[in-house]
Amino acid sequence: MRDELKSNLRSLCPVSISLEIFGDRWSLLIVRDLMVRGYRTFGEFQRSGEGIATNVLADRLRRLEAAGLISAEPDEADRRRMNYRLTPKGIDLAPVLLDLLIWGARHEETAAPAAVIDEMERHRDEVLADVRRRWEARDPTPLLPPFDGKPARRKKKARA
Amino acid sequence: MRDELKSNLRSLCPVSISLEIFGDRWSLLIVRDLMVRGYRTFGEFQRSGEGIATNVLADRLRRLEAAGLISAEPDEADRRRMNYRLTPKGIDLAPVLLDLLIWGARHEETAAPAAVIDEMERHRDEVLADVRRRWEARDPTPLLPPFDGKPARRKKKARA
DNA sequence: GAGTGTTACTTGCTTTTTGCAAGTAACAGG
DNA sequence: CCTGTTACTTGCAAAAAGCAAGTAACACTC
Repeated sequence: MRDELKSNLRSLCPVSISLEIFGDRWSLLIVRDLMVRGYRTFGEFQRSGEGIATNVLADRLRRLEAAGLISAEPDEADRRRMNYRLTPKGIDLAPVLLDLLIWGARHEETAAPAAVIDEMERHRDEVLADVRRRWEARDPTPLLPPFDGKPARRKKKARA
Repeated sequence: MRDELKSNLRSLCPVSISLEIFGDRWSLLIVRDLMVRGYRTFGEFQRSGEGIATNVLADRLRRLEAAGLISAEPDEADRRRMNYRLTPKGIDLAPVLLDLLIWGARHEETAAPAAVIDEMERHRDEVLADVRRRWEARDPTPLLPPFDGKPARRKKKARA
């Protein structure tokens, strides 16, 4: 972490510091896309279902790179395209993501089938090892089908 | 989760839904205080080191309660005081918190001694079982010493 | 039981962050 | 060259966060 950030630290508690880096609604979704969906480009993140604004996406990519969680390099074949990738520090977030996935699936109504979650919970270590293997191999095949099924269209407020 | 929130969901991905509930800089710090420090009151959260503003704290407590992660009831002995407590849904966040702790301690400069973290990582299941046992027993003894040591005093920007 | 201190908030205001719509520079493909 | 893509930026409005002060309800002391 750079000095600029360091000087603004709230405390030295690891949880607090972690949250200062990716404690927002979007950062971990980008990490999720990189980790389990095999996404790598700006456009893919943008179209990944939750509807992040392009300026916020650009900002998050900058921050994640500054914090050393992702790396960015221009595509060899197509020079317009940037390829983002998790760093070792970034892939180490796999346990956090997995726990988040399990918690959400257990306690909220989601599109994740209970059977799949049970399976992942039972074989936690294998799942994590698999995630890491895929990352090392640069395997872009999605690990999980996107649990999307975006609901109709959210509105600010239901009209009277 | 209540209908109001439900209607604003970005997607049905469990990770996304989890982040909508506690994906911000403060919510999980409150959970941490409840889970490992044995804090229960507004004042304790407020003084817990990171300097949350009172209006934001009040808001987060409301949201966490609305989401079913914590419960609130007035203290028997002192009727001014509210006692907050994790619900079963809230204590189920223990794995997330633990992974966050481990990640932060591994990858950032924190006040957590490496030896303690190694120990926790090695005995992950025991630590989680212990957390749950303490929660069930309503044991308010801190599980960990606050990894605080708040750095001097953060400034907006270093002056010229 | 009057006075003082606590506790858990709220209120009002400023600053920062987010969200949204549009625009643009660099490149690719035909 | 012309058109479409990709990865952004810009400008502005709305929402959220931060800050300082205030307050209602209770507790504690004398």
